[in-house]
Amino acid sequence: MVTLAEVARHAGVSASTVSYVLSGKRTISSGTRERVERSIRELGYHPNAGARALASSKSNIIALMMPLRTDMYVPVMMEIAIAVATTARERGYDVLLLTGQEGPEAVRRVVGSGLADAMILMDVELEDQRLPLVRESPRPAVLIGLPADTSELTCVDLDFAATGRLCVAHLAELGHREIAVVGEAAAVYQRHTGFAERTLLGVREAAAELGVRVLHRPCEGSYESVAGTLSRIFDERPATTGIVVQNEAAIGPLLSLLRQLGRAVPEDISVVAVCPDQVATQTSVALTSVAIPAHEMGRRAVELVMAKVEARGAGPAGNGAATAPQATATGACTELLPPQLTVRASTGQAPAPTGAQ
Amino acid sequence: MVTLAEVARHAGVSASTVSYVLSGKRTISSGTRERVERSIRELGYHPNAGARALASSKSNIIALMMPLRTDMYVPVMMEIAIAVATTARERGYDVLLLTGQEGPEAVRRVVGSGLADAMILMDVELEDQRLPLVRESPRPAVLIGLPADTSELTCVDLDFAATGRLCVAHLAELGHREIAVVGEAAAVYQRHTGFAERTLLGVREAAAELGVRVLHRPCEGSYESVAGTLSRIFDERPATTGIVVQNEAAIGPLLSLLRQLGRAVPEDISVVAVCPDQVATQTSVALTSVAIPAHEMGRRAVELVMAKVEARGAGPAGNGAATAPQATATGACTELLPPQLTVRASTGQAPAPTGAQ
DNA sequence: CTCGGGCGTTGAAGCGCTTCGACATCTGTC
DNA sequence: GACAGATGTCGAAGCGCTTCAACGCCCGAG
Repeated sequence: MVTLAEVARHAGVSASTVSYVLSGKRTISSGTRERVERSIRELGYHPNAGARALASSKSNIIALMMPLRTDMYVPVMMEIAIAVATTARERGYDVLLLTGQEGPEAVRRVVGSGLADAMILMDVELEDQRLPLVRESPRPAVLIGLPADTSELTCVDLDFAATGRLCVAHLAELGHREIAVVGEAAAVYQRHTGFAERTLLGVREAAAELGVRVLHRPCEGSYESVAGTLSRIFDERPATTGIVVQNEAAIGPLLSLLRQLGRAVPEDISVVAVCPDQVATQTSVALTSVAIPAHEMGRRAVELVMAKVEARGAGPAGNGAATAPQATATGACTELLPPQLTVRASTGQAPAPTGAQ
Repeated sequence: MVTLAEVARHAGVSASTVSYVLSGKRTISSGTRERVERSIRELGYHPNAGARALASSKSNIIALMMPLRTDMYVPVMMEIAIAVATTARERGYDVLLLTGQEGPEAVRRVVGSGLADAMILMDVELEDQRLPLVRESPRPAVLIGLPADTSELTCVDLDFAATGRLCVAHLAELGHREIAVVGEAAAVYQRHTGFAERTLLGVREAAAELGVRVLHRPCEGSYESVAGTLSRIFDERPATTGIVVQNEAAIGPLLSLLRQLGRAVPEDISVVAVCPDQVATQTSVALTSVAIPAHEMGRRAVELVMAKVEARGAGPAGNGAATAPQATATGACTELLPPQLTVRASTGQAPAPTGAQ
């Protein structure tokens, strides 16, 4: 492996000069710079990551902690992960992939070993075990998801309450007065991942305000589960004309079943989904949906965590005036991305009431 | 941060002793070992990753290169990634997540910087651009997927040819004589990812042998695309009684459409899918399927790459007798996992011929 | 009692890089 | 023409760890 020293010799300068050319932390005359850069290219030099990390106590790596489960909202997770990796790389960082398998210990290990300069935690639950460790960790962290107590934490998430409100508002505006929510699997509510509850909260809030009746039923992604959920919904509330689906795995079966039941979408029943756009456009009836901005979430998480890393780096050297911005950058904050509803073919004017209410 | 020197002082031993306790590369008296271990625990010591990497030129990290695309077989990719991360961690390695965004350059960068000790490449195409770099790289690598030329390479993949044969054999045994293959999106074939072609090869091989007629049509995952594909299939080969689906996104729409067309599964038409078990069991009719052993693929890839890393490490010190096993461990090899077909509810005896051949 | 040889432990030399302070050299100024 | 201040470059001191050669010690054999 080519070392910096060899590059220096080849270019006829000292090692420190090469280092400064690389980092840009000191001004270098353009002649020297070009000579060094040529040597780097000719020798095919790549700085040694370990040595760099040791000398600078910066690894240029951020850790991304994924859930171990592969049963839920996989495409969203994957898209977030890819967005994180892509954005990080654009800024010169690499991404270390951690799974939940090690449990909260992983946080300690990664932070303690200086393997990563910062962390991004996905799939954060309301009372997440990792949070105490994150709070006392000297390294910055950003959560994707919203825990119960966000004090001292920085979080990014879709504004699911607003998402719920938006879905209901859209249906209400079309004249629907009885709607059903086909929710996530019961396990999701039990695990208190939060987003499902928040959606429901928004739904109920808007419903109360707009005079809409709501029925909520958790639902697994399997065909049978959707069938059961749907028949229970129509049993209990025959006048239901609008459905909000949160469990994206349930979407396919849902549309299929409605067709079998002879309920036309959107003539008899309107459907709004909370799902990635890609899913919404692949179905038999293009779905009116609120997109889950997975890419945006990943990107923002990286940007926030990066800002913190840089603030920390610049911190000790900062003058008085710098304290305020630094505090802002380092300080806790919760960023809820505004939901966006795209009207497609699955929602329409409510059918004329057939007698109910 | 606590350093090894502090642990040494606290335990009343030298730094090297602590290091040997940690690595186990020299015998340490149990008294000393326990004292050191206690100090480590009390001080909450975590070895610094950068320093370690620098001194030992081993980072204990393996790089996992994912495709940038998020449109295809996402759950499979995700499961492989998680299996890789989990298995690696069990063996004391961390996983660095790379995407295709940097292109083949990423291989050079990671290898050159000593960031990772080895690489695992996913979604390898027949003529993958990364292969030349991998071949000349001094670090071990394992591919998940099968390129056209496997010389000097180590690969893991499902035996897709056998998969194709297995599907056809199963249908043939049930008396089907005209079958259709609902393939991957045309883009997949154009990109030459290989697995789709290999499946088809197996299908054709078995079909020729068993006297079965095959019609292959590429197909996107969207409802409309599946509808078009299906109607073309039944137009061209009305006597088709068996379908092999390779594109897992097409499965939901396919079943839904067959129902609409009044073709009962499995009475009128049998369906075999190539997909994860989870997908096969969630559908309206539980699908007879060949599973994609994503977890197994990830695990094996790690095991193979790890064996190489260790062989390399032990290499230079090896004696004459060690050369043979080392060569085996380091040498190229292709490991095709045998497919396994699980019979569920979607396949059955072919209906009595209605006149066609 | 002496001596060879394990065994357990240590000191010291780096690994390849960053970074600080120092040192030339070159401007522009009074 | 001398001097303060940029500007560009360098030497050297680590960063925290691994590892090698060496050393002291105790044991058993002769």
